Amino acid sequence: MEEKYNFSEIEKKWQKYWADHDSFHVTEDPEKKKFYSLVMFPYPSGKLHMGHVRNYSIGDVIARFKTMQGYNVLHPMGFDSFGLPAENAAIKHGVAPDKWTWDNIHEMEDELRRLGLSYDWDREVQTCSPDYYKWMQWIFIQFFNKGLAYKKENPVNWCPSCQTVLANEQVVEGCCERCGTPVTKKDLSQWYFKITDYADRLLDDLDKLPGWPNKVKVMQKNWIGRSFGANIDFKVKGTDRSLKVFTTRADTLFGATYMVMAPEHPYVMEFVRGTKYEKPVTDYIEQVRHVNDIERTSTTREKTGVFLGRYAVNPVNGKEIPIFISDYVLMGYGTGAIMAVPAHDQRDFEFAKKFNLEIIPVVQPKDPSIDIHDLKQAFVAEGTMINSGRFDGMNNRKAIGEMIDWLDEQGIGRKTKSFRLRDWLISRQRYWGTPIPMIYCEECGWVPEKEENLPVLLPTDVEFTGRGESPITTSKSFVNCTCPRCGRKARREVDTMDTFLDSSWYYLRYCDPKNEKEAFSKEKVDYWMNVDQYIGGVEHAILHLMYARFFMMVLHDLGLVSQNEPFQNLLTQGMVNKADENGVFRKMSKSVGNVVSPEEIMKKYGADTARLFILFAAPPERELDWSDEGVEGSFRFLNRVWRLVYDAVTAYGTEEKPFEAVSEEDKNLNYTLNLTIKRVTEDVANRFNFNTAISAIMELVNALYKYRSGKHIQEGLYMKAVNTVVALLDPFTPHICEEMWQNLGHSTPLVKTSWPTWSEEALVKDEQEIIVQLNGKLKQKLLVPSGLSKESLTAAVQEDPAVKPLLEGKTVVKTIAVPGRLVNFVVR
RNA sequence: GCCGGUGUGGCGGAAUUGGCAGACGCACAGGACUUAAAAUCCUGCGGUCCUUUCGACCGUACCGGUUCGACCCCGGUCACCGGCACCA
Repeated sequence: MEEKYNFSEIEKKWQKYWADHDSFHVTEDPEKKKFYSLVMFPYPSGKLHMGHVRNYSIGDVIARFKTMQGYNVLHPMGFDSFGLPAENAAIKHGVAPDKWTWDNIHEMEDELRRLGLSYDWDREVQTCSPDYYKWMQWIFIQFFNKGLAYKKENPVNWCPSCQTVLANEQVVEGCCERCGTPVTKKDLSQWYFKITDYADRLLDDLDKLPGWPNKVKVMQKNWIGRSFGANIDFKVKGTDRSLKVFTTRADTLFGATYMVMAPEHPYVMEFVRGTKYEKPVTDYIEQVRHVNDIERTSTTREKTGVFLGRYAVNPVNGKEIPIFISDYVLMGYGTGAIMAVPAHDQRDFEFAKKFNLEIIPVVQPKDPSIDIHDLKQAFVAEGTMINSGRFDGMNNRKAIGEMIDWLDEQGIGRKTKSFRLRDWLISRQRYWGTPIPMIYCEECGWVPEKEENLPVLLPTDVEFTGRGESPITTSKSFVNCTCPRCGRKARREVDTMDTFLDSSWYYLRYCDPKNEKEAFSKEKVDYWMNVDQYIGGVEHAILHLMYARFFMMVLHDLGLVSQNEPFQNLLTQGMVNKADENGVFRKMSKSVGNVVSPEEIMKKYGADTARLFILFAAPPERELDWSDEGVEGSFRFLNRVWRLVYDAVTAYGTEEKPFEAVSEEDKNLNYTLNLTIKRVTEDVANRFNFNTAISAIMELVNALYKYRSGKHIQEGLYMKAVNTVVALLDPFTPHICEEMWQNLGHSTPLVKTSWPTWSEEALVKDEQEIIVQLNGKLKQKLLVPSGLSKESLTAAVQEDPAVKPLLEGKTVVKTIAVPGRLVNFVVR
């Protein structure tokens, strides 16, 4: 064995060994319990960053640990390799997106290998590969055939910088999620997925995911945003129309004093056509079109609106109330029209004040200091019904249900629910994505490409200008085709799919990555799914994690998979931060200039040190503060372990020897050894607390240094403990451990070795430390024989010469004894 | 505004079921080894008080409560982080 820890040679050696021996290749084996450990696959931007290293190190510990525990572990890796940056590189530097992407993939594969991650590379999946996107297209067609994909003209979110549409989920605070440019509205005909059909299920089934962080479930819940309420019809005077509104506050119906429609509401022009109101209304609509979403949704903005010259009739009291349009009412939520109750809704209150509209209170506050006839703001809390006919005197919360029942009986309203979630806009005006396999025929409308013609390949004869429509329109070969149904001349769809579709089912393809006949075999998916542990950044809490759940539900309904949910357990790892020049910890980013490159760290200390530091510095869910000194410390620890093994092998050789723990030191070491195995096993298996698992191993190493400096050393025990340190450390720092393991005389590598087990017997000590408290305050620590009952423990403690003086002259009122822990005397 | 989370030494963080607060590591200080330095090994390291020892008191954001006993449970307050937000 080398005296010096030569990490770079060792890491190369074992990476080659694992690759040559296909150490991580797995196949379905019904005899073994399976475990599917999955990390969110990366976009091939070119280089790994520390966030990746953290993500994949966590996944690797779990995979290696489960493997050692005897599970058949699926641990795959791939690339989410369609997307905008490849295309931007083409526009800027004239490189083909295809070449740019594959070069990056190869570079990142190398980097991942150098981290020593235990992936089954035979299962690698790249979403930009025709083998993959062929089945993406096939799945799209199944969605279409099931009526879950449709094309529709709508005002959509448009990013003027990316020159493409965005899904609602990709608009963050009115700006493009990717580039931060304010999003504008554009009327375009686009493909949608009917995710709203699954809104209830996506929401309700969250309760079936106890292995997900509550935080993520709450975020999805908020995003889906289900409200229960009622639809109520208001007749519009002088027309045949009824205006349908949605409300969660049916109790306030008697207080409705006007109505508001969204400017985009289809009835608006019909109501004003040919009247003197037509001009101001069209002017207002035009004006609203130019307000972007950030402004339009600002709560501080003053209310605007226009009277339509029409009146509606309140169905409960026959009151005629004026109808307005205003941009504070959104076409996309509820029915696009509201009944306004200014006394009890803040937005309506502000509008009513500005336009001098009537305010009728219908809920009496309990707080007598509120003057209901001179409100400074809307009263929205609980109270008693007034001015509401037969409902007067009732608690208003209770009145909601009663009112809805009554409206239902009268045929003017019905119980309903409304969602914040909108249908998923999935087409993109970009090149580098999966072509939507649809064909437009004048006769037949939208027709899917025939299955035998899949994949619809991306054309290569395109120009990248960065302007206007999808670059695919510049292809001469792509657009013109014949209708798969009637054979007439037809046009191919030039839009591509949102890349979030690609990542919504990749975990299924990993189960059967080379299948040329199907997207995946149901049998194989049944064996491997669900993902037992999914690991990734919390930034995907809504987008990816909700889309993937949606896909799984649809594929289930299509009979293609048995499971309803893809990810059994979810771990959202925290960000990697580093101090900026002012010493403030912030997310590592180029703009802040606090990036540490994994490459650099690996070169200086090796992959094992990088992994160890990242796993030790913080529990996985928490943010991790990068510290150069901390990395040093991790490197120091590995050197310390190396020296321990080197000295041990040099002194005692590699032969296994029997032992008996005789001396106090032997017993202590044997106890610490077994306790460490237990702690590490439980920390890794049950809690993912890798930081405490590692600190337990450090304690054992410290104990070994202490033990070996003693006079009498039991070789067998000592060597067993040294071997155990190496095995326990393996999931965290696999290269150095394999090397030390080999040097400890093992011919089977750790990758094929079982996880150490502990003996409960060794954890029973002859004597236990008991703390003695007076009125709950620690006074003494005593050693007493193990296994004493409450009574004998109390007696033993009371008689102890160190305790007696404490109790002298005091009256013991009560004694609490907890065997194995403490005795507390309550004294006066 | 609504919802969720966090708050422990100089720093990252432990304390698994209400039972020794500060494990482990970093930083720092001292010692050993060395001509010297680095590396390594060992020791100390929440605060106040006491000359020291022995020890006493205070201490887990803040105020209060439950309990023999509270970082942990309950009520309230503050600060920070995250999500949603003119969603009817």
